[in-house]
Amino acid sequence: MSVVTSKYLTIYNTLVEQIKNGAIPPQSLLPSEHELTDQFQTSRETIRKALNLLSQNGYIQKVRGKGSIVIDITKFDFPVSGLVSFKELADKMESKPKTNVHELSLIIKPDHFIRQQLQLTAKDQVWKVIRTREIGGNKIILDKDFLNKKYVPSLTEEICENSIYEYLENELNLNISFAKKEIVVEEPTSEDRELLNLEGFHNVVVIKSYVFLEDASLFQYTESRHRPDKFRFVDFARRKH
Amino acid sequence: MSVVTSKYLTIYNTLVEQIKNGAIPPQSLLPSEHELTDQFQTSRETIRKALNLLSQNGYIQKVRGKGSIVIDITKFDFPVSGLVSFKELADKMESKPKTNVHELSLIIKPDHFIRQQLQLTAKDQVWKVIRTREIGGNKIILDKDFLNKKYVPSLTEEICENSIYEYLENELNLNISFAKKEIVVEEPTSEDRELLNLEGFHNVVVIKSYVFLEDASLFQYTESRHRPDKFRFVDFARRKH
DNA sequence: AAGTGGTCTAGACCACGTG
DNA sequence: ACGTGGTCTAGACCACTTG
Repeated sequence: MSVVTSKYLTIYNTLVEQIKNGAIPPQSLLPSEHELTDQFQTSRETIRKALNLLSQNGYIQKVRGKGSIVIDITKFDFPVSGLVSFKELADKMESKPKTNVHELSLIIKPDHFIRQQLQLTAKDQVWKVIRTREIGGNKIILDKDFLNKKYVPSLTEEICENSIYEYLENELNLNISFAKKEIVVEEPTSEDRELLNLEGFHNVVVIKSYVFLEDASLFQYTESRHRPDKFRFVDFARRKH
Repeated sequence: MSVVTSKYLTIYNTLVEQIKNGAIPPQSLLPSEHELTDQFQTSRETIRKALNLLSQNGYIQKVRGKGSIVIDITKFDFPVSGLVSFKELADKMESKPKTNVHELSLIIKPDHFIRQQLQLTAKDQVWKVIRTREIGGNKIILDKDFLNKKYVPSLTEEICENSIYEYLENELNLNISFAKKEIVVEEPTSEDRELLNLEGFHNVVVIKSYVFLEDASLFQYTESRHRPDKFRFVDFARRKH
């Protein structure tokens, strides 16, 4: 946890700030890479690292022979990319979020589905956590988590009521590095109907996540089942050429 | 359109091939950057460009002080990232896809919603295209496209029946460079009920896309409205640290 | 201590767009 | 012809992991 950061990241953050506050207006060109090299007293490759980050995150569009065009982000009220999280939802609705733990158990013999999803060996045991997320008195998300016990020796109801991730990262020093997600729409199960306030909705949006640790080992499978009216996903896709 | 490609891309493609066919097995370490520098007779920065691409596309996980771990992709039958396209859907169902053009019109005075979505000036005109996509006799996708006429002088029903994108790229030399997408679930409109075979489904998945050209100008807004059972989206998210 | 990836440099040549 | 971004090089030092 150091405060120091790399040179290209500080340049990136500086430019993001200037784009966000309008100092560099939309549709205009950024200074050329050569000029930025002078401005920031650094090498061109370092500038290019910063600009590539800007491009990947949707702030600029690089055009060969022309320059880097600032994309008009003001027209988009939504975040750059990703699932709109439970916390953001709660903030927007100005309501205190609440988490209910319905089940916390250690599965000694996981069934075929879970064994397959988590790529388990015969003797691996699995934590099963079932929680609902509540906003404004409505249970709108059902989270079903399955965690390989190999990486998580113990788990309590209190941890589940707060944030499992914080516990993993701060207490166990497990670092989540990436996840693969699949989004589909399904019919509600009887479990969905029982635990969620579906209020007449006939579908749920299901986000299936496979979560990996820093060493690329798969340790968690999660199904996050959302009431469809509270679901929103944002994607930013650069075209492959 | 040259066949030549950059050195780091050929290295990337070589490594992807070796990972896919198992020559470099999952969970194993890639040769170190130094070794790869020798193998491919190039500089380390070039190797690193190739490895960064592998990392971004979910093939490896780089760990400082340790090496690059090959991620087990065989366990995922789904593509690396993105919306599962109409064409892929049709292929999977072994069915001929069909496109029906329901409306093709030039809007002289766009309404407020479209003016806002496309950031139009007072005199901009807009092409409106409404199409359905049909697989196995079922109309499962309703596409509503709005294109700024400034960039697309003419448009015919025949073009819309095939691919508008191919027309734009091959005939008009317009290059689509990136898109921002938003995914939400909505109640079907009367238009959805009329044009799609909803078969009792009570929701539609709506993908709202803002499509930009190479020079970062916004030229198209599209709503792609899917029957929920035929919708699937895959995301690969590297964790920001 | 040795090996790994992360950052950074100061050059070089090339491909592309504009005047 | 000139300026732009795209690629590539041969070094250097640092931070981290492992023996």
